Amino acid sequence: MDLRLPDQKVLSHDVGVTGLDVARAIGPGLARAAVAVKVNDHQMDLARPIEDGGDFEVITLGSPEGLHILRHSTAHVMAQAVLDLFPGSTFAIGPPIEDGFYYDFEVNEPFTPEDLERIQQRMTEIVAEDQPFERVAMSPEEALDVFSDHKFKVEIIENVDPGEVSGGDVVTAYRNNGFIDLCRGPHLPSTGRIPAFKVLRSSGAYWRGDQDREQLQRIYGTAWASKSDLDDYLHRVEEAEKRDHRRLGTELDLYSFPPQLGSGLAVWHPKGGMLRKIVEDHSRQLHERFGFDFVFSPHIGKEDLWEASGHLDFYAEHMYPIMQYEGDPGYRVKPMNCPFHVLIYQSSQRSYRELPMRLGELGGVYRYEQSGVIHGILRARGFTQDDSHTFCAEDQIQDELKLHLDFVLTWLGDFGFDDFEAELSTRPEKAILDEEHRWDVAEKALADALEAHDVVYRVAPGEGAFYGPKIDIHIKDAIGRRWQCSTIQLDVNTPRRFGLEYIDSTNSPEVPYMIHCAKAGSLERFMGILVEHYAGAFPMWLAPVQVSIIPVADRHDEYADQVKGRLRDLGLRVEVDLSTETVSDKIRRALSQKHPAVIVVGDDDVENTTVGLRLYGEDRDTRGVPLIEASNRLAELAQRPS
RNA sequence: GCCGGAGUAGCUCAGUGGUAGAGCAAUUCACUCGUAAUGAAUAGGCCAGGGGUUCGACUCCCCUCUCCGGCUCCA
Repeated sequence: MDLRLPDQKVLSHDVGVTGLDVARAIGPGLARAAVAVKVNDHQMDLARPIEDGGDFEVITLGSPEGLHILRHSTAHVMAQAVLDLFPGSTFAIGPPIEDGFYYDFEVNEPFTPEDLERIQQRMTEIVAEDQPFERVAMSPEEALDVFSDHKFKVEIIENVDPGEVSGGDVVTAYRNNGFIDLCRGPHLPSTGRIPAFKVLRSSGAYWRGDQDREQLQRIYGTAWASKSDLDDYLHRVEEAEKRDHRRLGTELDLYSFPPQLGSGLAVWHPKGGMLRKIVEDHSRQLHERFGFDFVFSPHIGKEDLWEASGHLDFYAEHMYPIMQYEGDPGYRVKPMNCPFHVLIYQSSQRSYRELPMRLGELGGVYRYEQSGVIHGILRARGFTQDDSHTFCAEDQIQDELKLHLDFVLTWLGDFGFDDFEAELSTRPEKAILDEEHRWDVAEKALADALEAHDVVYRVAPGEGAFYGPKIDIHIKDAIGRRWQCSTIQLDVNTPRRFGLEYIDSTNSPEVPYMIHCAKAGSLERFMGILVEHYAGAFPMWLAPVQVSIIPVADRHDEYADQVKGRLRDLGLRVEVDLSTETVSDKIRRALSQKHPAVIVVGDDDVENTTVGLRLYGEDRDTRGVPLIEASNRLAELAQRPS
């Protein structure tokens, strides 16, 4: 039997394909199975038969699909190790995920760090034993018998959809040595084909993701096609952790979280404050350009307002408690700005001629987030939304949504975010049913806007807000966690709820549509991700300090001050390092603060009115640059993107 | 909120029951220096907070707070 690769090159036993591999690959009902073929002496690949013929498709172990198989197999080995080491424990599910896999277990005691080392050790032994993975097909009844001691497996089998299983109502499992686990496969031919893996960490996780059900112990691990790939991955993670916005916030002196303030509450230091001012200025400038009006609203509002808005019904536990004097209606700190903007709309009778009415505000809001979810400034209890609410007529929705999406894309582009994920979330089950027509209009309009801007998006069915469908944009942080930032929500409910109306061209009242839009989302979250995105080395227009000037000796201080004056006149943010350290040391400090430009001035420069100029990322300076040329060049580099 | 881990100087971290340590940062002095750490000295601590065990607790136990990693949640 030969194995033929897609390029028709014939592989046979004499290049390392074993009889077992071939049998496993072509056995009846094994179309999904992978087999290993040795393509050359150095590379072990996977192949699987193309169903209707004798040809084989090669899956490189390092390819996405190969890694998926590898990690799935490693997850089985992990479960095997845990069941070996912790008798009486049982296991739930263990899928591959991005960069690794996890497996959930129910055990008597949560895993300790020492337990994880033992598990790693036991897995290493199982890999060394090179146990073959054997595919087993059985009926659901047989499966219930085989897995009778494992309640989560029983639950899975009982809920299995026969149509999902190849070959009809058959449950498949994979067995190696005495260990057997439900699995659709495919798997590696044997445990010995796992080149490199590592047990990473454990944590709690709810069975089926439901916090009312059992809390299991999840162990995360990773597996790679080679030891060096594993090392590279671990190195990447280590490097990414250095970009953590909490760490850089301290190192660059941007913000802090004083314990005296309370969890989830930050203070912004002068450098962070400058960054924030720049971001806010840019926000205001773009709002103005896109035709938004600025409004302002207070941080608190009467209890009644939050009852009218529906927030107290649905989200009271996320709102700070009532503040109340005796005989007083009581006030709440705002968790969002919408009701205030609605009140502005309501402040007078509106005509269709006033629409669309776009109201924007950088509104500080406070939400009592659960203690376990707070994460630096990415998930805080006090934050600022670059919020806006647009009121418009039905026939204006299309144009308005396109404008809002254009705004969002411009905003993201200006900050260098081109790697984001867009989602269109459609009506949830709890959607108000008598608004059927408005939901239809709204969902189509959002999709049309995305398509008009050629934005690739994913539909998230049922993920919309209770008041309307939405577009969300997620951006990844340094270690790949996704955070929701921009959002455009088409509200089909609130205007009716508040009795909003306008007089249309036929002199009859009509209910407007309302578009909620946040371009950054939370400014704090956005800036946190911005810090991670640039690893603190901001482009010049964003850098709190754009230029640091280093006099070689203190006799150059006066000239340094002249240079500073000239740069400041051009609008640049400049610092002179007057410390008595060596030039090298001052350079090091400027670079570790990631200042975009460093200017060194010494005797030659004083004499010739020049500077030494070094931009962040360059190894050396350019000496003797005429001051005028250097300052003009820096001013140009500091230009805003749009 | 749940599961686990952690909290020692501004920062990064040593310190396993017997007088609280280092490096960096800070301050002072000397050095006046041309591209990633000049030298010396000084100062800096309710060892997160509270309770307990003990002759004695940073260390062991309990509670609370905060942070970290996940889970759940995010109008």
